Amino acid sequence: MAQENTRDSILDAAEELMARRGYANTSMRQITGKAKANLAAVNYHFGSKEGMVAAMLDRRLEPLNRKRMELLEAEMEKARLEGRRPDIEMLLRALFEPILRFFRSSEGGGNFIKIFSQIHSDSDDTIRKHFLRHMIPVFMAFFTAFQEALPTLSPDKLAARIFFCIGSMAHAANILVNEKITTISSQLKVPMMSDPEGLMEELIQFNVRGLEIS
Amino acid sequence: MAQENTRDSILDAAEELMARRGYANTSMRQITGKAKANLAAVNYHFGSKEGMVAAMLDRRLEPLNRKRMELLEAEMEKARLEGRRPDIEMLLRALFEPILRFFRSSEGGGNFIKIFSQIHSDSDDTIRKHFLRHMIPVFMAFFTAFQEALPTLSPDKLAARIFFCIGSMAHAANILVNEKITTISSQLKVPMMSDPEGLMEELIQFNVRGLEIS
DNA sequence: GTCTATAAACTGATAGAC
DNA sequence: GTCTATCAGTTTATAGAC
Repeated sequence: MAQENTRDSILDAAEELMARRGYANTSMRQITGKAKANLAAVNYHFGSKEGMVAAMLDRRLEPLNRKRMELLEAEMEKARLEGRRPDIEMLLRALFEPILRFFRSSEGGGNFIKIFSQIHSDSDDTIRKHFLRHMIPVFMAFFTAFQEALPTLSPDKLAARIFFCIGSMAHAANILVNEKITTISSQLKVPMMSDPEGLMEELIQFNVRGLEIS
Repeated sequence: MAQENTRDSILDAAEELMARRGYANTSMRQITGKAKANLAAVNYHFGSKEGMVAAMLDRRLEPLNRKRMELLEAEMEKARLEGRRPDIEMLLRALFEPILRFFRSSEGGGNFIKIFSQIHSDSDDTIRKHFLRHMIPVFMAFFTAFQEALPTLSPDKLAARIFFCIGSMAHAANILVNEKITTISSQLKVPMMSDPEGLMEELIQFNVRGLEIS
């Protein structure tokens, strides 16, 4: 986070504040205050608060989804060459494992994960609109791949199961990051898996079992 | 919704507006305007906006969680009498099926489901605080029951899997209700299961497969 | 219990100097 | 590209009449 330009400082501050308070509850004054930037800088760099949020999401979602599509296409190509169906576990890894990168990265990755885990079912049109623009083509590509992996499963049941997978992932990510940021889940007197890699493995195997069987 | 007192009109209006816009984005003026009540009525009846939200959640979560606990205790008692472990599928039914009641009820149940599906990972402390007060004892009771059903599974893995179940449920509920309220998920060119009962059955079987196996 | 009026503070956005 | 000052509108909450 050290030695940044104003633009990136603003996006980092927005990410951190919105991770905790949400979009509507975070004001431009709070953001520019934390970023040590001038209030007018947001409008200068991004045009509006909404433009700032769009830039904040683009910065994270573009590389995330590019990696997902790379891994998806690699498995589809491998399956084609080997004359087999795409493997469900490999498809789930392509969809979920690129998220781990944000847990490892020091600079603000955890803040984005918090936003990411909520945005899948956010009530705010402003923020969900930009998220869906990134996600719809990715979802469609994965849906097609899962159809090839499970050709006898009806499309509506398959779609439902993929939504179950996404929901389980989003909730797991939220729990994992809440553990770091707030003390909420510490109210639960239950042992938590706190290493992202172990939780990811458990998540993938859980969803492999849930998905298969027509 | 017809012939209500001011108090209930306000809660209904709050539920409908917050389902779409979230807590921070819904003002007391919008709520009292829709409820055809005076602005000051919120403070008179509930003390504050936060008090109103607490009342809104209590009204739905108390009967929901009471039904869940009833079903849970029925299965635990039945298992005890029959000298067997509690059945995973029955535990999931106890946790999830009472939610269906809100889809069937005409008056505003769908609005609550939208709020309910997001509150599990809401960024707003105000609303999540009141939700957790209802949920923590319920979660603990179900965690204990699942431990009896899966005694060889380590507690941290079990907790993770239960969170996966909850996440899949919350996301499925959100998708189902979004389908009704907005046109967002219609952007996905994918067939959707639109009957709550069929989706619930698919959800339960998905999570039974995911949970079992130590 | 319901109303009006208003307090006190906050919001996103912009004009214009430097 | 950064700054101050300000606009115009919003917010929750309350005092006090009826």
